[in-house]
Amino acid sequence: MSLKHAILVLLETEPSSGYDLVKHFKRSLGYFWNAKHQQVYQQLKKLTEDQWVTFQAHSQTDKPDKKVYEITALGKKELANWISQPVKANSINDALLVKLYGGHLAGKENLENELNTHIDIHQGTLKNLESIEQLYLSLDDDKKAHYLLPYMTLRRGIIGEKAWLEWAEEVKNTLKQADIKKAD
Amino acid sequence: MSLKHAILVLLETEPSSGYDLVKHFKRSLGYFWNAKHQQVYQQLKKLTEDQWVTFQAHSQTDKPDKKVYEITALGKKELANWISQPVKANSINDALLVKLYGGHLAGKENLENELNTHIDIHQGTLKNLESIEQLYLSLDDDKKAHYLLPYMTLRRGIIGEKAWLEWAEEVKNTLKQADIKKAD
DNA sequence: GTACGCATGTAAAGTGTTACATGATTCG
DNA sequence: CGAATCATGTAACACTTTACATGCGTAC
Repeated sequence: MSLKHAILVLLETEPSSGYDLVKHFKRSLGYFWNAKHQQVYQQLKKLTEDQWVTFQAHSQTDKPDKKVYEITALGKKELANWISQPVKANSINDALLVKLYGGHLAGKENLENELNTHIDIHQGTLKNLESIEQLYLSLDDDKKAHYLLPYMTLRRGIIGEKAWLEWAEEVKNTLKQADIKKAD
Repeated sequence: MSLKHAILVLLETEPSSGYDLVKHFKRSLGYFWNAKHQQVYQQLKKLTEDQWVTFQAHSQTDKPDKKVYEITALGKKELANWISQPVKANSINDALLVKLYGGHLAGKENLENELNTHIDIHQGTLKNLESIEQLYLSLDDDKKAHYLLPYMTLRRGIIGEKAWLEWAEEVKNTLKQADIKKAD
């Protein structure tokens, strides 16, 4: 329902190429909205058809040519409209939890290994987010005010990751003491 | 990648109709894997084609007839295989955060209203999860051991919702003091 | 010389949502 | 009399992932 709108939000701040957008998704926005490069290019095509964005081709000599997209008046209208509507509560689809739920089929060791792998990933993400937070906190007050809302989304990431890791520790300790028989 | 496998996990425990599965998704599993009834029926059709499940029609007089699905040997093999593979880390797509990120377009009041709506929803979910936890904790030790892994997934929900609410309070307080101008 | 960054895309398959469709029974 | 529960599905559309595809420049 809204990679299109996520792209519009980014383009509203500054015109960008598809590649720039992908980078942006990988960094800031990507912590709460994932998109592969293919999908970004697909949606840019559709956004162009909708006339919510336009682009200008920039030819470059030392690098590949690129298309720089910017939001149109129609796009701004659509974005304002989307922003004024309530968004639906987020729905979660977490395969790791399905696996844990059916963990008696996996066996204790398999579960523990898998959990450890995910703990590493989440710890890495948390460190990364915390280093971005340090950058934010070192800004002067003007800039801090300017980036306040994106910072709030960063806080969501940090609080969320900490909670995830807290939960994972609980599961690890529980598994240690538990007797999980591998069924069938 | 895996509504099919979530269904197999449920069918591995007991044969069920599509309707039963939907109920199951709405209750326990649904807190970390969402599925509408249409999708469950679609996937049951595909699972049948794959020969991972079979069904028997049960005609009932006072209620509509139903099809009771059960997992096949082939399905069990597939499930065991899926469970032994590592799952990918979960990717988040959260429209509320996109909106907050672009919140200067929405205006402070709009953001606050939206946040309050979501706080209500998350508080409701948390209460619900905590009441299920109370049920679990009142079981005798045998049953507790039996439902240990599903309980761990419930804990994920509880810890996750608490963290969400903690974050939301932080955002509320921050917004209260902040000066968000509605741009354009 | 190989890996990484820059830069763009198409095609097909898989997954999920929305709209449409039916119809009986039970509880308040 | 209306709403909820039981019970199943089709069709169209929207969104996401995976695989395939190209090619130059720069740094190690």
